[in-house]
Amino acid sequence: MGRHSCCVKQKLRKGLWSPEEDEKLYNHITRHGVGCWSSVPKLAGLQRCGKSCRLRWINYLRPDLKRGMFSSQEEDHILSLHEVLGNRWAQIAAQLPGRTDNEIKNFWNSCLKKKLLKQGIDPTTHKPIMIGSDHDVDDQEKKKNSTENKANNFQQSTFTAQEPTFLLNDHDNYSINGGLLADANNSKEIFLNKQLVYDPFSYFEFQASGSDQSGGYTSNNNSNLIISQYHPHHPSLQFETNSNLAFSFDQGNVSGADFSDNSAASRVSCNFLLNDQAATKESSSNSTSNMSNYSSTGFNQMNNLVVENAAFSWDISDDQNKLNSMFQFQQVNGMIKSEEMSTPMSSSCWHEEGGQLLHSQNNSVDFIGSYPTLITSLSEDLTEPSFDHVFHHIS
DNA sequence: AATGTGTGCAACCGCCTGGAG
DNA sequence: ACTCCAGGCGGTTGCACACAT
Repeated sequence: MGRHSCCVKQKLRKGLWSPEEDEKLYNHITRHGVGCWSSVPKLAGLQRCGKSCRLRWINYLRPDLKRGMFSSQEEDHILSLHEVLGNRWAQIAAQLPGRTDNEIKNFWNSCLKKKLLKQGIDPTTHKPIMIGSDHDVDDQEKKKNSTENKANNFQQSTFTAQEPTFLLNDHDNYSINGGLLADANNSKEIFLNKQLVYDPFSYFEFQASGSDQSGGYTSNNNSNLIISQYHPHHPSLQFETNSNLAFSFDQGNVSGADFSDNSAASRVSCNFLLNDQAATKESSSNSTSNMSNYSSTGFNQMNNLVVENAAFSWDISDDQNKLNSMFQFQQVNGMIKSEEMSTPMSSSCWHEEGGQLLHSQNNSVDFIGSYPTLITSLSEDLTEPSFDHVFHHIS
């Protein structure tokens, strides 16, 4: 026998609310506010438990509730949010003014789920449901061949395969960004970072020390670029470091790509500025990444992160150093790889050698070619809206 | 008209979390 | 450190209604 509910224990009323009960609850809340829900029934003269009152108020009586059908915009929004958040109805409802989690949950279960299934889309993954027809097999074979062709471009690759735990979402609500970490021993990490973009309270600030950046991403042996994330809803995700070089972005300009599917025609664009130490001082406050505030006094990089067809490139240009290099990230055989394609005047490349990722200086005038590197994911927690992907290498 | 079936929605149930004592 | 309790959440249930047979 299961636990008795509070209503059973206290012999309270259950079931549908009568208009009289609604009136009592509404009058009480509008006059006195909510306060403590457990005391509301008594004060309002209701034979209900506090939980029941709370639910009735939130889902039905609250004056700011939007009634009626969901608009097509709301429907699209719910689909988008569900793709990112899953069945986190309360979080979804928080993005839809006037709608309750219960309402959205019901709408999803009764309409949207069926609609997606009709379209051949898995409502859980939001990806096409694969059916084992000949046609589908052909398509998969093509994808496989395409993947292998990509892999062949990485002729110097000797890395060992790992399970692809790396996942980037191709929805606009996610952003992806990356950077370089390096300690005093010049041990470096490149990270990719993912976060929900639409959350107005969440943003990142990346910082690093060192004033001698030239070529590549950073070539300063003492550079120390670390991440700070500010997210009041997820305080555990906050971390800050001693660093100086700012690396921040405007949330409205970033989104993500899905590497879990080679055929995904996902696309992302991301613009951000790298600034030198002097500029960073101006931007070290917790401002919301207004890029125009980031003046540059020496080193200034405009980066474009572009994702298309499950690959993205990362352009770095530096007017003063005549640097223009591009990183490409692709999923190949279930792994995410990066390569740097440097134009003349570029001075640094990442490459993989003997199972380790190496950074080398390169002054070749010609196009360098590709230097495959393996990105591994250190951690991913899909239950959290943000996580990091890091690969280590030594230069 | 009676009965069966499907659907949408309001409400409940049980679990989890965080704060107070 | 522990217990208790309120509030929040997602999953589930059950009722009312519409429609089909």
